[in-house]
Amino acid sequence: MPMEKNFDAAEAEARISAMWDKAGAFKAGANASHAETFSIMIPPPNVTGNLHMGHAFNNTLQDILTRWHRMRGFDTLWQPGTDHAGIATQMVVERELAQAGEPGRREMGREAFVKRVWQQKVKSRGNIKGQLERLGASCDWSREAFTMSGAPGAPAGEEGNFHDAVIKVFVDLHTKGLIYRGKRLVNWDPHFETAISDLEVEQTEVDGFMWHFKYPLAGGETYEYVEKDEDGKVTLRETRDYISIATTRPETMLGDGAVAVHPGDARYAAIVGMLCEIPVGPKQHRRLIPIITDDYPDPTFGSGAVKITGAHDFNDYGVAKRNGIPCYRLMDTKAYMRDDGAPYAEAASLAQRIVEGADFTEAEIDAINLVPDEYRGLDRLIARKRVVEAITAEGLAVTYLHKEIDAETGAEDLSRRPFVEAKKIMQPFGDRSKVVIEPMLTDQWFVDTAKIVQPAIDAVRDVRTKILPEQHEKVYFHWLENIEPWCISRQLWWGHQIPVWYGPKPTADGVAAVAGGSLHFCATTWQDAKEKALAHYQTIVPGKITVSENRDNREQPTFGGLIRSGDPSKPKLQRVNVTLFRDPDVLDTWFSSGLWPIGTLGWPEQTPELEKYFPTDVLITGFDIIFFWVARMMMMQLAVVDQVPFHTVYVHALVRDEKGKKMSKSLGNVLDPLDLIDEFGADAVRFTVTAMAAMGRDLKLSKDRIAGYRNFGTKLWNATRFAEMNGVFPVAATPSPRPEAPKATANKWIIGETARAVAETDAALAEFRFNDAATGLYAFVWGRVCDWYVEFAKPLFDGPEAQETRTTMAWVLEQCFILLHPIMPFVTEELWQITGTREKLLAHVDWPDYGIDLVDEAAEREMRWVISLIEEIRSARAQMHVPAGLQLAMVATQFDAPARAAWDRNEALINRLARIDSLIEVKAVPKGSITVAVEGATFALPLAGVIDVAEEKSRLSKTLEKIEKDLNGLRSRLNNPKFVESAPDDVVEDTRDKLALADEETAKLRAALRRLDDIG
RNA sequence: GGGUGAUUAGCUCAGUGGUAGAGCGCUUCGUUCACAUCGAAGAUGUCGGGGGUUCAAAUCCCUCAUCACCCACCA
Repeated sequence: MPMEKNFDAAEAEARISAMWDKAGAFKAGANASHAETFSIMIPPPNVTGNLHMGHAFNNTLQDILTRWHRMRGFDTLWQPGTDHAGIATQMVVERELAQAGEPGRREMGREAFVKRVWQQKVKSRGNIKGQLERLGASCDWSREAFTMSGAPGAPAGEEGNFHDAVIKVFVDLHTKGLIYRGKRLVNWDPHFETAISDLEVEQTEVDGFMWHFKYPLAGGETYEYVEKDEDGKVTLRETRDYISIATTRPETMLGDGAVAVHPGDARYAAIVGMLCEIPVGPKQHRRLIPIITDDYPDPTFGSGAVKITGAHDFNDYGVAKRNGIPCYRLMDTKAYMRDDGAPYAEAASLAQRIVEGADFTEAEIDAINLVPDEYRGLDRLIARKRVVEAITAEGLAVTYLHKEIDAETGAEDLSRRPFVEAKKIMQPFGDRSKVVIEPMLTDQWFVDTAKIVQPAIDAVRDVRTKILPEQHEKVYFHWLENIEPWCISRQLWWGHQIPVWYGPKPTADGVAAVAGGSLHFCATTWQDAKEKALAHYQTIVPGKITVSENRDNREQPTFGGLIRSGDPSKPKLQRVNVTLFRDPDVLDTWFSSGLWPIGTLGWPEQTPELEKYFPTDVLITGFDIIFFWVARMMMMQLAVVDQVPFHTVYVHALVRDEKGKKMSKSLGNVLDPLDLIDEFGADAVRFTVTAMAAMGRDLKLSKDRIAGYRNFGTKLWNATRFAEMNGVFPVAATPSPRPEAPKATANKWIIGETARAVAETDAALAEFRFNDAATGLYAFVWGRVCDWYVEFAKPLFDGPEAQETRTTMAWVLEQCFILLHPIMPFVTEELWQITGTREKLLAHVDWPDYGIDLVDEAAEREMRWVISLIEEIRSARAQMHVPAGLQLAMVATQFDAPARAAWDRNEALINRLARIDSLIEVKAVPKGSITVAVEGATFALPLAGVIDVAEEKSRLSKTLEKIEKDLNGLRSRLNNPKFVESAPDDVVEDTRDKLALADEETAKLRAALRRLDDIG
């Protein structure tokens, strides 16, 4: 059956995908012919997600490497899977609940909600897979992994032990003291009501204000305030009874614990140690706070004095910690001003006692609510506005003199106005919620990254892991060398629940039921936690504690028993019941995806796959998750199994729209890869991103470019169709054997060109130069095979070398299918299948390795000569407006032996492609002819009466001019003794050759011009 | 404030020391049998500015300009 005129991608891709799938073509180890392995882990897409262009790009590159290695006989694994993506998924499900008008998360309760998210996950499980299959990704789907597989509550079909791996790592790191719980200032997302890590915060510049307020000195004290300029000249001297403070967040003044100045700041030296009053809140309860010194304040900025609100600012927190200043939490989990019913007056007096030196525990300080009644329950921003209004009304805002001249009377009016600066401020936003992040003092779990970071740094320094392009190594090092503790607890429901159980701490006089539990037991199961707790309690209160099941929740065991308490001399037995409860928080998603390389291979079990495919070879990922994911995988794999997770990290850039804008839903410039695949076919989309994948550069995607590469597929299709029409296909043997000792130069030449293409493709892929591989193959297939070899074959098919030409063409085209297959798997597989009865899938055909022995240099030289002759004739004809269809007779006026031999061997080719019908040798150039000069020969096309002499003259002059320009350059270089002396020999040689050639040509052109003068 | 990258044909971009390339677009010509999603021919660049190193610079160094991104606590 003759081939269709075009490849029908829409029809064929699904069929081919199904064929690969049915054959199990991509299973780990499929087509392995030697023991060497190649493994690559997909960066797991979010389970709720859709494939976007970044995924299409990323997965195309992974697929190219995977297919290439599989064809080369490696034991290959491309591990697919998805990430549970805690915040993102919880957000999606909550939004869907809201849209459907169903009860929200909190109304549903945790168990029901998590069940609902699992349903969502199962529903969308096929989504990502289907999208990747449409792209042609050759993942081993039988091994599909999920970062929460095997977690409690997982439905049937979601078995697996990823959860076990995560829990085990948490427990192990905790046991080693690498994970700890602490009350620290963290980034708090008021929308999701959870802590997030530093990396999940985006700093954005917004318009804000800086207010300047007066904090009056306690007891009406005054001091001499002196300001000097750079030269030490006094610019201001006044008596003040206050200290001036600048702030962008007046609402946090309610939680101030101190005012800090720089120790070297002479302006304030006299008042350091004194108390000042926070100028807000009920007058009778105004709080006094100390003026302290710390290196943090910058004397040249603002007034040089900084209010210290340890619970709501990262810098202030540091100052507070260093100086023993209490941190008062002012807001609730939604970032509204605390409204808990506790009386303000009492809180203010407690705070005052702390200033006076009273000792309070952190928990006690945390319980103090210093928000006055009128601000309670307000949004941060509203509270800010009210505070500013109140202070201003009271006259405690710093003011400046404003001069106004009355237009009518000309009277000067001097008034004081509040000093408020409009200011660009960097404000933190949640990367998911997009709401303003509030620093909050909460209890969280942290990984002590400082203790596990060094191996991750060393591994890249020692090149056990190579990061490409190299510029990213610097970024990697910089981040790791300045690493902060990693907050891994999230107050969410969708995720791995933290394997820690809390229990109250028994004291000598019984059990102190401390809120939150003051003892914690970290264990992989509640049973283990129970044992640990029991053992611990028994040490403290020997022999008196027993354990009993908790009827309400067996996973929260209750301990009961008689405890000796009271005065040891008169002991009293007291009955107590203690219930262990599990930490409700879940782990940061990246904690589990950080274990992706080993987790997907079955760790902690020592599976054969773990043995074989770990460490993996390559990780291909975007630069945006180097910190989130790459660095953490490095740290965690090294900490857990003491090996690097991958040998090479290839970091690719961003896919942007054609204007260079980042694709985003809000801009509406998102190109959906599936739409593009529908329109142009997967191969075209793949080839496009591959051709644009220059290392480290963003790529701007335009449809024109994709259409161009779609045409490339069509071109290959039609070259094959031509071959088929000429009896080249179908072939009997598969793959087609390489023709032995062909006679036609064109056949020898294309075999060499093919060998070069193989070598270049291999070299490019080995160095991750995907764009070079793609553009090199494009140039080979279109520029050499289609443009020239197919054209050469036409006359050869009518000649004595017809059979060897068929053999050669079958071989060459099959090599094209093979070489292009990693980039364009569908069209090549289809061509492979329809051009013969194939035993193997193209996806499993052996990748060639010919070396350059197949290159026949003489044939190469000869074909270059033939091609340049044809081009010269065509060019001359076109410029002289010779009708394209007109067959011409040609004369040779000069013809050396090698040129003559080349002509003789390729006469049929040249005649056909240049539309020449005869060649005779003459001594004299016929009148009215155009000249064609090539190496070793000069030809003329007699066109008396047809050509315009003036036009031919100008054509020749133009050509001559160009060559002479080159010639001069070459000559001056060779005339420079230093050049001949210093330049490498081959460069000098090359230059000499070029000069000789140019000399020859100019001579011929000059001669031709002279002849035109004669007749003209 | 620190860091990284970019600046090459009308557009989008390749090009790590030997006198500039591709795709798209543009101009002219061409449908007899692989392909009009095509073919043939053609035009277009002091490689951001300035300086330096070198026999030789788009390429290496310095500097300036513009743009982009990343990191960072200036109240």
